[in-house]
Amino acid sequence: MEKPTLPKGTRDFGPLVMARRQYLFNTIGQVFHKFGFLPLQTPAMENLSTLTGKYGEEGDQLLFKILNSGDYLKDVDLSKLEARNSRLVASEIAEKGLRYDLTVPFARYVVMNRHEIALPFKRYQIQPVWRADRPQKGRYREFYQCDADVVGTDSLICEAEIVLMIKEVFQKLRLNDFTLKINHRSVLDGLAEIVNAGGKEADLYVAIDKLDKIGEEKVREGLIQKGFESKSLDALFEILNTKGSNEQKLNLLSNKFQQSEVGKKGVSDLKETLGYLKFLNANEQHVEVDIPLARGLSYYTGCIFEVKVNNVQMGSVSGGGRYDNLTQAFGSKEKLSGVGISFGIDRIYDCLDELNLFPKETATSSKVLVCHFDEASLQYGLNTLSQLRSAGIASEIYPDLAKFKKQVEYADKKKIPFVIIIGPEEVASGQLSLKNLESGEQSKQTIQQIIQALTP
RNA sequence: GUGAAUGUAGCUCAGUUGGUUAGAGCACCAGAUUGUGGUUCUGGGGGUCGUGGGUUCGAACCCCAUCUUUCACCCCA
Repeated sequence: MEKPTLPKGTRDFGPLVMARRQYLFNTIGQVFHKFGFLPLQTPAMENLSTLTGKYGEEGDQLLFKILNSGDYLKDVDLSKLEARNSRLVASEIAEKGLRYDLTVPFARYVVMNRHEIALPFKRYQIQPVWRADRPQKGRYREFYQCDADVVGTDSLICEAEIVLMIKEVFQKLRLNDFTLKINHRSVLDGLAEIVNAGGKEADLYVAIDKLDKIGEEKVREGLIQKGFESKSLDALFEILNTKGSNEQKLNLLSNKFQQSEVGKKGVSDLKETLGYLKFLNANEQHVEVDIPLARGLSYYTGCIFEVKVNNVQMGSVSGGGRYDNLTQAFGSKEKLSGVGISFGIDRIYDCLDELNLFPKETATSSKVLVCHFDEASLQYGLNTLSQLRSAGIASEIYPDLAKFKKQVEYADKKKIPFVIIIGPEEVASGQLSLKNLESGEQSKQTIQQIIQALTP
């Protein structure tokens, strides 16, 4: 008999972990709801045609594909099989795949249900996604995303509200040391004009995104290798290395972008977004304009966000941005702009765990265990149990006739704070023994008194 | 996809230059204690040393392959 194992990069979530994960899901879901977002769920699997081509070449390779049912090799072109090129064969034997993120299925949903959706449409979605990546710290093959997106409006109020939601979620989780980085694709495009990127924008963005991680020297090296001129890079790094307040950075950018229409647009969008924060009675605490911030997903076109928890060795815990043409990829004639945010709950979990920030209460189970000594008191206990539950008290009974010691040990292990002890004495008098396992206190009370004592 | 490390009891780990029957702590079970848990004491169960092959008189230890987990790169939450 082989020992069972889990597929690489997947995990079970036991009761303790689940209690904590629920706490995260609930916290995030409540914030989304408060900002007017309503829940949506979509299938774990999508047609492969829905998924491919949306995440760039790299993303396509990370898609989990699902083998067709039945004799899936039967009709495959023999020449393709003989070529032994799995890519050629893949499209013929797999027409479904596991979702890679929640944004693309959302866009698909919007296009399919356009007739009954009131714009702007705000939805949130908390579901697992799958990536055929190689697992490492903070990276799993199955993980949950908590997304909130709004489509059908260009208003930058949405961007400002995303900033507010991020701030509120982390505040509620008592994760106070974080940085919400914000940038704009048009700012990056402006930079590309300055260095004459001409077609190599993607290389440029990927390279400068790593600035704070590997330093200016390495980034320069990388860019020169990609064919950028060393001279043009000086102007670039002068901008990228700007320190100071958000206002100072944005002013410098407007200065540098006097010749760049697209650059100006990026700066004004960022200014407007930050301006809305004031009207919403919020401030720029934790918010940092981060000029090198690029983010990988190729579909972003406007503001982009990323959240980093400070003093923890962990990639970004949240990210998002505005996309202009996602629904166009599904044949929508109308141009629907959208903006969204995604919280990576598995990473947030790891951060909270590392920083010891989970509230203690997330561990509790039943409030009380009914213990007994013989057949008669067990039977009596069942009636007691039913009364406790009618009163809304989470309770359980030890289901076997067992030594009292064993029953209390069970309560102890499950961190059940109270036991009710029922023996012949209690059955006769109706005065049950209630014991507080934490303090050791014990007293005789009627069931009504106990219910009153245990009702919060 | 590229590169590296790791794997011994349920968990954390010892295990000498290759040499008798592979150990400890914690956890688990039982008893001390037949109506009182957490503490203590006593005893007990539990290992194909990741898997498969090879070298050797002899392998947990050396070699090869494979899988797992972890870390870095690429990319990403």
